[in-house]
Amino acid sequence: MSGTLNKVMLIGHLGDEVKMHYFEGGGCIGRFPIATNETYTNKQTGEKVTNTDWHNVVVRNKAAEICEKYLSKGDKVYVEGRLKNRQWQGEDGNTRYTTEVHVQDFTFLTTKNEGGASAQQPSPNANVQPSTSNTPASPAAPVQNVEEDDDLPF
Amino acid sequence: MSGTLNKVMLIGHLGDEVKMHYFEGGGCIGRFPIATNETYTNKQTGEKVTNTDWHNVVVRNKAAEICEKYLSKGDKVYVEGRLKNRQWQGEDGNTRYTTEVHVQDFTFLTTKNEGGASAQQPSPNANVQPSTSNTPASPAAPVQNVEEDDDLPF
Amino acid sequence: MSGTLNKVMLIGHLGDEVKMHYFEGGGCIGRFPIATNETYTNKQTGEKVTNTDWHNVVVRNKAAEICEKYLSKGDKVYVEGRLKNRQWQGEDGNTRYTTEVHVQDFTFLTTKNEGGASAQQPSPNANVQPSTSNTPASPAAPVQNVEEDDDLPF
Amino acid sequence: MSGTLNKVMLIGHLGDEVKMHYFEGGGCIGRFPIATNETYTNKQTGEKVTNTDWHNVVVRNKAAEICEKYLSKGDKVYVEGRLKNRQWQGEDGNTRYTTEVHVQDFTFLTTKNEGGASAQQPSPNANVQPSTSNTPASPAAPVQNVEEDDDLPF
DNA sequence: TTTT
DNA sequence: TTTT
Repeated sequence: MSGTLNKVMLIGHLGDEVKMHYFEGGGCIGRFPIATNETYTNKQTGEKVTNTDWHNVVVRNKAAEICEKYLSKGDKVYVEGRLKNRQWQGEDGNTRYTTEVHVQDFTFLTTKNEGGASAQQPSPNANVQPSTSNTPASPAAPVQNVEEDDDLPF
Repeated sequence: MSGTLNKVMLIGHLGDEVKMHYFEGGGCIGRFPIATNETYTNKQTGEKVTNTDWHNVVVRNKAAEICEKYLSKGDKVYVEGRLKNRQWQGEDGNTRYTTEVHVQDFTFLTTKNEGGASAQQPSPNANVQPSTSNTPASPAAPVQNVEEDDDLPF
Repeated sequence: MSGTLNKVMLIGHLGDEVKMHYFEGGGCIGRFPIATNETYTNKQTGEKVTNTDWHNVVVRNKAAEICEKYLSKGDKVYVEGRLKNRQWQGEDGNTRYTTEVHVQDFTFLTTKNEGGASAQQPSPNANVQPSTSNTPASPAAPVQNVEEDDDLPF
Repeated sequence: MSGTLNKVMLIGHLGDEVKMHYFEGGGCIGRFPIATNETYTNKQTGEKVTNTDWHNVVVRNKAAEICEKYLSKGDKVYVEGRLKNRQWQGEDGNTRYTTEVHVQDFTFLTTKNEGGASAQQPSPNANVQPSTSNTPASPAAPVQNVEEDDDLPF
């Protein structure tokens, strides 16, 4: 049960390539950083300040594969998902915490001039028709709004 | 194709009961109005103004049934979806346009004291595990975040 | 008072130029349509369907001027605001209703190759520092996230 | 600069009281944790899993004071803001990172039976009329949607 | 037509 | 550390 809401929406640029991890069961996960900027003028000094925030984005399964295929460093994306706290053991034995954005939906905002003939096939929109995200169709397209279709236990 | 985003998020009160319509194919649709308020002080006159906006909310299939079961006039909900323009013929033969919010996700914010013994069974969260929304499970629970699982052609 | 939420977020393309209206008091309003697309595959026929929704976007005052200056037909924008129902009298004397998106925040997603030397001056981000939106500064820049700073009584 | 978006929206319960910190300049900051829940059924085992995510919420100045006054442990709130990474030195000398949600807007979702006679005075809605957030008015009311009006350099 |  |  719940009655709660946990939603993040980002538009930003990839700070690095999508790093994939594959699991035995067939699942996979992709990770990449997104930068967002905020600019304001310091009231005291009058100088303009630009601040960059980095977000750890996590995508799974089919969505991860699509991201890996169509996104690279510097690209602009819209990403929607939920905040998740992950804890891990530091080398010093202490517990560390990382906040990640687990993607539920995304849209590419950079138009890539795909070398191949791939770009003509539009994408399924998983929000509208989640069931199609289980079909083998159109992994080759510059897909948007593809929602995660599986839920690995991690 | 896309690269676009169409998202609405509302927290408000139902102005009326959920009206259901059932289709031959087995699908159904529920409609209800949600009111949101905005209050501000008129700068010229200094008087406080309250403004109410009414939103035509549309839910489908399983989600519609859950809404009908657990929501009634006056209840508070969080609703997330997309804006959709529907055109219809007025009695005078002119085309009219209505903007609707087609629900993709929702959460009840009013705790209903359910008369029966129904409320103990927690709900599937369709955002996390959309596939479960096809199971027969737990239509009896005060469900939240149930996403539409079907897409009727209207 | 309230406890309600009324939020719309759109990424889409302008279907027309920004139309400005100026008021005696010095205020102004800009209007433009934004198109969002949804693509899905009809389950029965297997054919791909693309649906376009048009949204009536309304911006005020400084934000309107910035939009007029930097946006034109075909440009892509992110727009955030609230849904507002406006009623007006049709030529037949009947009351008509229009739903508008009243902008509170926006970001340009198309990079315009501005003819002039204007683009180097970053924009105030009204969310972060609303007070700066009252300064005369930088109307010449490809501004983003500029929030409305005035509230005309209509 | 920008063309980016950094937005978080949460509905959840406070896990603790609002902790205030006051600065010499007259500014202040409030911090509190919000819990959001996600429930899903593990596909392999069929067991229902509930997951809680904790979010570090940060509010400033007038908004902080209002939160402190009207929110307490267990209360439900809607909170909207931006993700911010803060780094700090651990006791071991290593740099640690914390992700915070810096609030821009909020709405109380728990109705508090205020002991006193304070609750009749409606709140300014800073989204609609940010300028009023600089007035001395109505800190005593169960205020919602109050946006930050100052920007301390930290 | 809701709510505070 | 919250809530149902």
